[in-house]
Amino acid sequence: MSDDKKSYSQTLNLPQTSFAMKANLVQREPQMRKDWQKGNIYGKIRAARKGSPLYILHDGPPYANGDIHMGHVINKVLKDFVIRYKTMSGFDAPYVPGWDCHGLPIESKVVTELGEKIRQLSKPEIRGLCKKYASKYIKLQGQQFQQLGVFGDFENPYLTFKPVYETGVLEVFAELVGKGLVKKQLKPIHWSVGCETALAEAELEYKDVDSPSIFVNFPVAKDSIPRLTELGLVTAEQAQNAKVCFMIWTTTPWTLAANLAVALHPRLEYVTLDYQLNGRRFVSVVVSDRLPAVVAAAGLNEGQYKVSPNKVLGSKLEGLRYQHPFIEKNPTDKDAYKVILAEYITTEDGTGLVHTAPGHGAEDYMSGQKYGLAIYSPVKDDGSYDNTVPEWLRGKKVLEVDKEVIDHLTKTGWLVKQQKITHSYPHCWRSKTPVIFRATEQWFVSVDKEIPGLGKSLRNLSLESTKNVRWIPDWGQKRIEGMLESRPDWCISRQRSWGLPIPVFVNPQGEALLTKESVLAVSKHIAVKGSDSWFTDSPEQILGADFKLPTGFSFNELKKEENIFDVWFEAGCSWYSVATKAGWPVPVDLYLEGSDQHRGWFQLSLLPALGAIGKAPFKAVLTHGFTVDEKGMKQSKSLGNYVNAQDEVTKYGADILRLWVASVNYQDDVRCNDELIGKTQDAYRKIRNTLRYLIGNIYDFDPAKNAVAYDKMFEIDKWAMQQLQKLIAGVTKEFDDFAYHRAFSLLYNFCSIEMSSIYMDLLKDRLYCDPADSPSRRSCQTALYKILDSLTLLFAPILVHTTEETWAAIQHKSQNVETVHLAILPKVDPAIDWQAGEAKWQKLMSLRNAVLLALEPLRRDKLIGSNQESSVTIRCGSEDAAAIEQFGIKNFAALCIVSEVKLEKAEGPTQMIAQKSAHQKCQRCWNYWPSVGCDPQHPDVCERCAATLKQL
RNA sequence: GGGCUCGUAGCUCAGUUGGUUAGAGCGCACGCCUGAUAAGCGUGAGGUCGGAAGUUCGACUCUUCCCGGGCCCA
Repeated sequence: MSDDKKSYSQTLNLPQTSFAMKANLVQREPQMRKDWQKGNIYGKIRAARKGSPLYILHDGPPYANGDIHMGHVINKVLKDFVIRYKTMSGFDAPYVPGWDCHGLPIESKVVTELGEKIRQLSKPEIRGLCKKYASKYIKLQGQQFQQLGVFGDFENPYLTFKPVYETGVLEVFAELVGKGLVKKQLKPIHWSVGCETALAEAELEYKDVDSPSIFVNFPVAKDSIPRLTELGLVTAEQAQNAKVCFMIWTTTPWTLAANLAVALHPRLEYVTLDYQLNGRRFVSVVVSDRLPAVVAAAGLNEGQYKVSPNKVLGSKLEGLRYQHPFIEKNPTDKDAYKVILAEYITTEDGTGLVHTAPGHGAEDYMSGQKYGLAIYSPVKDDGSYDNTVPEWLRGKKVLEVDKEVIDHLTKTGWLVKQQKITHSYPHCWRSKTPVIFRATEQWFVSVDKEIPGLGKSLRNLSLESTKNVRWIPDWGQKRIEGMLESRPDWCISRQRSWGLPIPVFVNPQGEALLTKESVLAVSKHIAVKGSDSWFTDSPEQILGADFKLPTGFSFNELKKEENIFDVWFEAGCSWYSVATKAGWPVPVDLYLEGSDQHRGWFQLSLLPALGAIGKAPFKAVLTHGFTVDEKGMKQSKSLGNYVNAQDEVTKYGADILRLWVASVNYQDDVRCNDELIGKTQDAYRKIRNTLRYLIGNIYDFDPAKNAVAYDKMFEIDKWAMQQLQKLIAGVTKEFDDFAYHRAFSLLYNFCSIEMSSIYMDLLKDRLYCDPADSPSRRSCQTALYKILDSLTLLFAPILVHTTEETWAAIQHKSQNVETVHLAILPKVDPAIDWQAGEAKWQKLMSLRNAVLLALEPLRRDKLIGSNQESSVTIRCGSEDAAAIEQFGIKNFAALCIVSEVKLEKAEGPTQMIAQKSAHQKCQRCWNYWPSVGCDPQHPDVCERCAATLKQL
């Protein structure tokens, strides 16, 4: 008998497919990518979309250094979503990946690896090694990006060291030069005395050293004392009988020679301290909070000093003047020696009055800029004073004069106290000597200079332009505007080897040759010979013998400067070097990077573009957050919460990572660890099994021959079609909004709820048991086919490998294309009004839920196992009854997968009365139907099955 | 320290202009099925919406402060 039962399964239309349940992504994906490469699928996509409207996502170049990390994964996968969605929406959306190849990290790495050998190498030789290093990582990262399933022109990426790119940068630069936006100015930088070279932050090593720590009185200028009296800090008696001073504190006595100002905090309170020192009476201004420390430093005991009763905000003292303790007039700044205000002053140490030398400190420099002070730096390359300082300091090494300065101050009586302090001080990584901060000449792009003919500065233009850009999320606008409002002039010069040279020539008088024409002439030369030629060729060769030199310049006296561009300037010209040169319209449609790029690439692309063409380079800017660990904390290798991207790809496969990227809201920081990524596999399996069911159940369905018209479909099949339209509409909208996690939710919920839990479950009876070619089976197969087709296409931008596999498994494809990635996304069928029936369906589905709930007690009591074993009586009012009757009571039973539903009209709340069916079980379809046994030829099956069996 | 920003169940996400007992899927627990089977179905337990004040008849939604993250500066 059990054999008989089993034998019926041979009479069913069970699913048939070779589409495996187990994905085996790690094995399968690489083969698929090889096939794509062999078939030149990316090239075919480009060819197929040629002539269609362009959509340009311009790639921001990652740095060509190291393996890719999870941040790259998010970035590149999101870009790929955009490109693929636009491509499948019919746009011509090329993707040209790029790399940022120049710059310090690579040069440092190469220099470190070389060690002492570097002394024997020329600049072009070092640059050659840097290029080799960068090229290695371009190749590696390119492979890793493609391993994520990213499509793009990886054969022809844009590289910032390619001559064609470099000439683009120079052409943009020429425009800025032509508009007078490029200027030379002093700026303090870290300077290695040992190596006589500029150092970047990354080249500094901090070591603890002992430094002198001195408190010094700066006498207040006579004219300024009345103001202090007026403020109640100094009495008339004190003004008469004591030396009124500003007391400063410093750990670098040698920089006092370059002092130009004393900085106070605008919102801290200042007092005066009246005391005797070496027989002289002083009244010194200090910050109130540091009074105890100052009193202690001066060695004063209780009763030996007096404090002013009044306290005064620093802001009240702005502009007061003092005398330098050992310089009468500053040689470069006649307006020096005054009180300025600065926010960075703290009460951690010192006196709350900060000695300010704009030529010798970063903060000092900024204050200097703000107050129009000179950038005075009387120190030569070898670390010795120049001739502008007092005679007793001239020619001396600044790092060796602390004692002399202190002695001098002691002698003149301005020194309050000398101590030793141990603190961390920067040293040169190569010579291991302490570095100094020293102003040198640098090239700048002016942000506030009016552009001729426009009456506006780059800052004005940039702030206007942000309003016409779409920022995603919208607060990106506020963020970048805040940065643009406060940014200083852009220092574009670096004293390194690995980069694009700033094409400046100088004559023996030190005058610079930098004109639009000269830059363009250099650009032409570099286009042919590459930027190495700057170091090897003569000015005449570079400019061309026919170049018309301005008066005062001659080829045989011309020297080349050896500054290179800030790498941000190079990357900031990519809209021109890449987009414009490719013939794409600028502004391009989209820039898409991490939110750190508001300060970086977005801002530094905006400025050159506005300067050169007066337009922003982008129409829209989308940013994503950073990857953090499962607790939301920053990832770092040392903390052990670092997720290795390559490990994840090789462990789970690219489609899992892509699905994970699609599932999270990238606008916030993205939590990420192996476990969280691993959980995505659950969703993947659900999706894959949904596709597998769909494929397996249309094995004998040819839409051209077997499709049923929508009007003729079963109601529940229409429901499925309506749900599909809703899905298409929703997913399309979310894709349009770059809201991939919402699209993912819609798709995933569609698979789990509408499909798996409702439709695919209830369909089994019809699909398996009805005659293969029956209208009922063809009706639902029509829906299944359409759903499979649409799901495959909608998932294609995300699950690039899996959908290709699905597409291959579909016998009769809806579109005649070689790969799913050449197909067009489905659109909502205007003939299907998916909104009209929503209320009706909501009612039916909630009744279904009530039925399912009512079955649970029976199941718990072991009266039934499957739903089919039950019969449900629905006692309800006319409204519910009408809904069910209109749908068809048998259809409703099928919707709940119960064998029988009966209606009893009654007032009051709807009741579900479930019981075990009184009928026999059909051995073929497992329904408990009254008709079981009605056919003598097939006594153990129902009427439908008996009829079906006879057709076989 | 400053600018921008985030904080809803174990996880990933929804929560329209402030309005009835805060939702979904997954996970988990329990049960069912064994003709999608290393699948499928059902039921259930999980949240003082980061915290505290305030505005309001009413706040996850508005205001202020605090706590904890992130990015960029200093």
